[in-house]
Parts: sequence; C-alpha cells; structure tokens
Amino acid sequence: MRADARKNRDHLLEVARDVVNEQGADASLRDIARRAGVGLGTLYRHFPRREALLEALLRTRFDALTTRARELETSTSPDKALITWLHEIVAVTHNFRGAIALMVAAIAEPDSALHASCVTMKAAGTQLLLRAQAEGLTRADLNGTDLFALISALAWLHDQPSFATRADHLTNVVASAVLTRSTQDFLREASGGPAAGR
Amino acid sequence: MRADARKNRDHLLEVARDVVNEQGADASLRDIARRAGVGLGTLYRHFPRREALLEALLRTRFDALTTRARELETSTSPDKALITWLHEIVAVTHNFRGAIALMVAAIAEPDSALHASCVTMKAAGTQLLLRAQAEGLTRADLNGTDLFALISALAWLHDQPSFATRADHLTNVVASAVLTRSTQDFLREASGGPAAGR
DNA sequence: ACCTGAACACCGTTCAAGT
DNA sequence: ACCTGAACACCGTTCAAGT
Repeated sequence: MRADARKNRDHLLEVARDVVNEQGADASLRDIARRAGVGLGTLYRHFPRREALLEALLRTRFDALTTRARELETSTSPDKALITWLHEIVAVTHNFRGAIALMVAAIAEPDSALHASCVTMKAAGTQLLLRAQAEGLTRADLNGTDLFALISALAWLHDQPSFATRADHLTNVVASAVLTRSTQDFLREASGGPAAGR
Repeated sequence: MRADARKNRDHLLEVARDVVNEQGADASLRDIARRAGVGLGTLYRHFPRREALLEALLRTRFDALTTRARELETSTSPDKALITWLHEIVAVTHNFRGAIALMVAAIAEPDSALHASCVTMKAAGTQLLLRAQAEGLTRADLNGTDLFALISALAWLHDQPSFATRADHLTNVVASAVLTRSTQDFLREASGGPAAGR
C-alpha cells in the first residue's frame, strides 16, 4: 500500500472510532469521511461496506476477549472465570453502541467479515461454561447460545441510556441465575454484600 | 372527521400493522402509504410523525397489559401474578419488532405520545413487584426500573432471529433470578420439570 | 495507485396546488 | 376538509474523471 493511502486508512480508523463512540454503529459515513478530511470515495476504497469499517474496529477487541477466555480457563476457578469473563465481554460495548447487534448478526452470517472472529470468541466462552457445568457449578440447562444470548441482552441494556446505571447490578442478577445455588457465595463477596440498590 | 378521511385513517392503520409486523418499527412510510393506496401527504396528515403512527398501533396493547396487571394483582398469588405478567408483556413484542425500544424511549421522553400509556403500564408492573417483595417472594434488590430493564432485555432477545427459539427458556431463567429461592417451585411446575434444553 | 465528488436510488418530512 | 405528489435535505453506494 502506498504511504499516502496507508495514512488515509489509519486516520479514517481513528476518526471512525471517535464518531462511532459518539453516535453508535449507524453513524453517517459521509460524516466520518468529512471529519477525516478525505473524499467519500476514499472511505469506500478502503472499506467497501460499512461492515468492513466496523469489522476493523471490532476484530481486535473480540480477539482479545478470546485470548482472555483462554487465560481465565487455566488461571481461575471455573465459576469465577465464567462470571468474570461475562462481565468483561459486557463491558466491551461501553464505548461502542450497537457492537453486540453486529456480533449477533456476524455469528449468524457466515459471509460476514466478523464471522470467524465472533465464532471463535463464542467457542472460547462456551468452553468456560462447559468447564463450570462439568463441576456442577452452573445450571445444566444452558448451552453456549444461551450464554451469548444473555450476554447480548445485558450488553443491549448497557446501550440504553435509561438502563445503563442499573446494568451492572442486573448483570449480577443474571449471573446469579447462571450459577447453581451452592456457588453464589463469591458473587455476594464480589458485590460487597446484598446491596439494596433502590 | 369526514367519512372518506376516517376510511383512509383506518385503512392506513390496518396496512401499517401488517407492514410493521413484516419489517419492524423502522419500515418505510412511503411503502405503507403506497400499499394503502393513498398519497404520502395523507399519511402525514393523519400521523404527523412516525411515532404517532406507532403510538396508535401500540397504545391499545400497552393499555391492555395495564388492565391485565391489575387483574392479576387481585386474582392470583403475588409470585405467580408477577411471573405470568412478565411472560405476557414479553410476548406482546412477538409481532412488533422494535416495540420495546419504543417503550423504553417513551418512558424516558415526557413529550412522547406513548409516554402516559407506558408510564401507567410501568406503574402497574411495579405494583406486582412490590406486592411480591412485601411477602419476601422476590429479590429485595430490584426496583420497578430493574423489572422493566429485564423485560426489555428479554423482549429484545425475542426480536433477534438467532435467539428467538431460546427466548422463552431464558425468560424462565431470568424469572428464577427474580424469585427468591423458596418460591421457585411453581416455575419448575410451569415448565414441566428441569428441562435439559440442549 | 489512489483520490475526488457528482450521480443514483433511496429515505423522512414539508408544503403549494388541487378537489 | 381533505388529498396529492413534487421538493428538500439527508442517507448509502457507485463510478467516471482527475492526479
């Protein structure tokens, strides 16, 4: 790639990150090109579809979560590893409104540029669930899809301004539903006792 | 209202209901006017903003849910009333993709045409929660906003094609988190024993 | 090679002109 | 009173013309 093209591409990514943080995944591409000081055609040359731009922004985060899941699998107890990872993946959407809807779509759509990254991440998360289930620490009636559905729903809550302040609390509530009764003690420790939170 | 105007209005609502069921709350208004056989200006004369059209479609459903909550409050045990209502409100979104996002926005926005209807419904639901909490049947660290956040998240799951088949199961999982341990027996009865569901 | 912006087909919304 | 569709300002996406 020519030096000027690389510079344009990198700058577009920087600007896109800011704009998406401000306006969400459906931000205007014209606006991104304008703020980056390049023509709209230049944006399309580097990122032929909106998805290609978002993919470039999200892939590194998703791959990092995959790595993180594998770390937790060997470093931490099965129940704590699962719940910790659940909180971390939900937190990733903090500055990326709409990221989770993209992940859900990418898993279902094999042609998506994000497909491989998301499927790998889902597999890594499912491993954490299976490991905890093998020791009877989590509900037996949940599969990997259920885990990702709950994660997605909680991340969606984070995206809603009127619910954002309660989202962390509700993540704990849902986590308590995933764990079997006997394993819920460390959750109470983690949140500093049963908070009233009214 | 003149007879021809009333006829146009009613027909627009019928067509809008079908189109929104097919395409969701962000369906093209041009498309609705076209399929109703009226000019685009006619649609805007009867429903000056998109929200006014959706409001006409949703208000009756939300008001029915308010009535239903008040019925359950006097007819059914506190825990069963709450969980039954939770399932019913989640089910309302089955043929209205995006209905819950509208409800969330309407509660936060006092100028919304749906505001009164949604706030009343939220109050009715909160009453069911408080009644169950008063008898110690549900977690004490949940408020009415938390209840509606969980409802909204579950309804959002119903809207996602890849999660829709698991949404009812996950509603039961979340319901089990809302109930205190001693009151979870009727949930197991309701779902016919602990289902493996893999 | 790469960049640019006009052009195309859409959208929500408004409004002057008709009946 | 009510209806109509052109007009306006946006959007995503494409592509002929430039450097």
